[in-house]
Amino acid sequence: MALTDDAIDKIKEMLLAGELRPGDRLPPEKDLADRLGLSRSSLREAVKALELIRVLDVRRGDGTYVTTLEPKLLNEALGFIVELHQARGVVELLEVRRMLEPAAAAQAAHRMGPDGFAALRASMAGITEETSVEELVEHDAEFHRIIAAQAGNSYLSSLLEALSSQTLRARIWRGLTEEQAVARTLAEHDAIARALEQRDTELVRALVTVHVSGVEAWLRRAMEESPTGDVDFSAPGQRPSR
Amino acid sequence: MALTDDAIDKIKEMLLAGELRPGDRLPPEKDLADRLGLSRSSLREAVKALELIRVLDVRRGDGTYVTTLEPKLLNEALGFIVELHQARGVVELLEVRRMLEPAAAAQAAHRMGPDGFAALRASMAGITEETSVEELVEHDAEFHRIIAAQAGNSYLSSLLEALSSQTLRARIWRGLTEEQAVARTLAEHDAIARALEQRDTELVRALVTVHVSGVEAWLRRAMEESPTGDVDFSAPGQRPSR
DNA sequence: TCCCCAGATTCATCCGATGTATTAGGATGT
DNA sequence: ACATCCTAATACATCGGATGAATCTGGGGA
Repeated sequence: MALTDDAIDKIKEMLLAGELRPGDRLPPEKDLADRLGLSRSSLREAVKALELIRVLDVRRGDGTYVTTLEPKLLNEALGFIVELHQARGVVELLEVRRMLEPAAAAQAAHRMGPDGFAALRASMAGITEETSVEELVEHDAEFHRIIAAQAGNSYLSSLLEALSSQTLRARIWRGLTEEQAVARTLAEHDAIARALEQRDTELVRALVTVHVSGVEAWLRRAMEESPTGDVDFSAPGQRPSR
Repeated sequence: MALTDDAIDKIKEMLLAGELRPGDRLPPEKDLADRLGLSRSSLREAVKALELIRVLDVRRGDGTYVTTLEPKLLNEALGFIVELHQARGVVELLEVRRMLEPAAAAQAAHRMGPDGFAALRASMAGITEETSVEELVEHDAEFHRIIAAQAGNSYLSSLLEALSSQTLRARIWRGLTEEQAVARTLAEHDAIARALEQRDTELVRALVTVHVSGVEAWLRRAMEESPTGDVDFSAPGQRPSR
């Protein structure tokens, strides 16, 4: 294949060369197609592909623009991809997360300000062992999101966000509630928050490592129980009985 | 926008639901377009987008297939995206790398076998201070690739590979040679290899941290020198005179 | 000055035709 | 029986034009 892919490359090169900058508007489909020497149909395929990975932003009736290319956008693109892979390599992905999350938290321990502490505490308010699974999942995501954000590295946040998608979180929490491990997990969150407030970097790193490893261990166990060696991800609403 | 994006979602859902499995062949464009209720043109845009992120593999004259969805493929998709971001957030991306690389190396210290040691030594053979920049770049990439591979986590390897693209490596080495820091860098490689052979996990972790941090520090300095606060990535063949 | 509307611009979607690569299977020759 | 070549069917690649819908722009009216 050539034409459409050439177009993708050319647009990419225009971006790398600075010929197109974030926020810039591309020429109309017709003009750009002529300039790149292909038909509108083919060009549209190229644009669509670049739109999926959040490089271009197409606004109907207006025009096509280069996105800001902010790290946050990488997240969406990445999330989409990772989600498709998660049904296969969950454990490996979690292994990566176990490397990043403690490092991110440790960094947050340095950089975190009063607003960060407040946000963290706020996310924990009202969450108890009786909270519904949906809310637990949301809280958990928010808790880790806040810490990652406080590490002050947007790419890091995006990566961590992508690495543990909502669907995976949901599955895990569902499993945890069945094992009555919610209390322990919430206690761990509390301990992490305290350590952050005391800026005890090493303790933060250790606590987060334990926390994430705990999830990883649970998942490994859950997968071994499943005869196919593969946890069922297609029906997040149910789990094989234990 | 709706139709084409709906198509992307539907295909994605078919994948997540297991309706489509890796290696499967999709119905012909015509049929699938009918089934999803849109025109061939629109469907093709969706397929093209999914092809860019290596989810689908289109073979002209044959058909469209679901890829293996192996981690390695995530790499290509990721590399493409990261490359576009690198002109902006180099430092942040390197920060992430500094978190992952030591952890990966430490894990490799456990899992590495004789073949790994051999490969590592082979990659270092014949590399001296006199080696050309191109070869140095290639050696450097290979050195880190081997270690990452020995960590036994494909997603991790892919991520690390994507995080420091060839163009970035090239720029850094070019800078290093001008600063006569090649010898030190090669010595660090040697030390890392030794520590791995002795399975001294903590030493490995420390050495790699120092190694990667050195690069990061150099890059920070180089960027401060540049008045725009941005290193020139558009012309990898030259650097602003120091 | 403010509001509303028509026209221009731009993307969205579809259709049908033509070109080209690949594959499968039959015809052929040994 | 087997290997080889050729052809037809299949499937993607690309094009150009037509129609529709969303958005923006600028002029006209209150």
